[in-house]
Amino acid sequence: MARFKGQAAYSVDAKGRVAIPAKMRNALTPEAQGTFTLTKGFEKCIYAYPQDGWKVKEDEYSQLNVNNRKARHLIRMILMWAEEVSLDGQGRISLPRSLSDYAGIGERALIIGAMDRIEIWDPEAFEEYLQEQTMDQESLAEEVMGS
Amino acid sequence: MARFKGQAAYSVDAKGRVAIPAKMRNALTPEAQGTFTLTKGFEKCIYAYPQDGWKVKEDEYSQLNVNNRKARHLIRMILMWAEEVSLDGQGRISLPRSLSDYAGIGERALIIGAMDRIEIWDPEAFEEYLQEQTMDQESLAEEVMGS
DNA sequence: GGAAAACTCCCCACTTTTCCCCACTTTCCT
DNA sequence: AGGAAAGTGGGGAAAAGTGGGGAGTTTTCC
Repeated sequence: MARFKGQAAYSVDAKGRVAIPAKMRNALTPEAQGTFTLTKGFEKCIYAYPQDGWKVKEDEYSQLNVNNRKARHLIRMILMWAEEVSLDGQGRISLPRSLSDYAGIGERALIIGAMDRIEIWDPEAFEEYLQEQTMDQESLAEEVMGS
Repeated sequence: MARFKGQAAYSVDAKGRVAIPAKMRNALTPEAQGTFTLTKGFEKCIYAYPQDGWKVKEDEYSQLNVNNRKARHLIRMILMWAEEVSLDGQGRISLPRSLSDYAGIGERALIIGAMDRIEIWDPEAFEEYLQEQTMDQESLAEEVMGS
């Protein structure tokens, strides 16, 4: 499965299209077939999962019990924002209005590789996000990963 | 089996027809033969199962114990509202009055992909539903899916 | 029992959106 | 410096969405 890293800012054209950095495109496995599933991020951004990675997520959700109220709600919340998009001949995807509105994306978008997914941020929203994070990288690593 | 995702609002015409989003139509397996079984949702909406998916549901219900009063009642409640509909040449289905009344659907309908089924909501009813749900997505995911 | 009303199921026609392709500019690499 | 790859912008064909007519069937009501 693809592992994404790096970051770059790209322009969003009048038709709502953004280029996916060539480095990340090249990291895609053939199984992804140049296709991503976009969803609302937990933060104010868009998550883009390559098709093969999304498949795994989806399989997890499909095992939830439909007779459980909370499970039904979770599935709705996740899937209603999910949208499948493919790279066009120029290596771009087009962002659905609903998602770019949610993420506050305007003329430019910041694209960040984050392991099994790509994140698409409004550059300013990302700045704000950084400000809010008070803990330094070292203590964070210790808290999250320290045994 | 088909996996549905995404959401879109469509108009309901004077004849009670709604378009099914092309993305969802394309997700249908040939086995579904462009046919859905509609039934009352657990929430104030209509559930639409593709024919092949409905078959599986039916099998589940048929395995319930007929000697159990509550099981008999559940089966009645589900089946009495079930109605089979097919896509017309323009990719639409027509909503039976009884179901659209139940869901409170008027001029417009919100169509949501939810895994093995499609849900059809009145846009305002869906808004109300969202208001009622207090838990945020992150804690919900943690509770339902475990760490 | 029969006429009127309602509902289905095909059509066809029009509008809007999407997507595919081509062309130009900029950046990167040797 | 020159060529190739990456990024940006826009035009046009095709598909999707919307609305309505009209034949045939069923339901309703007197």
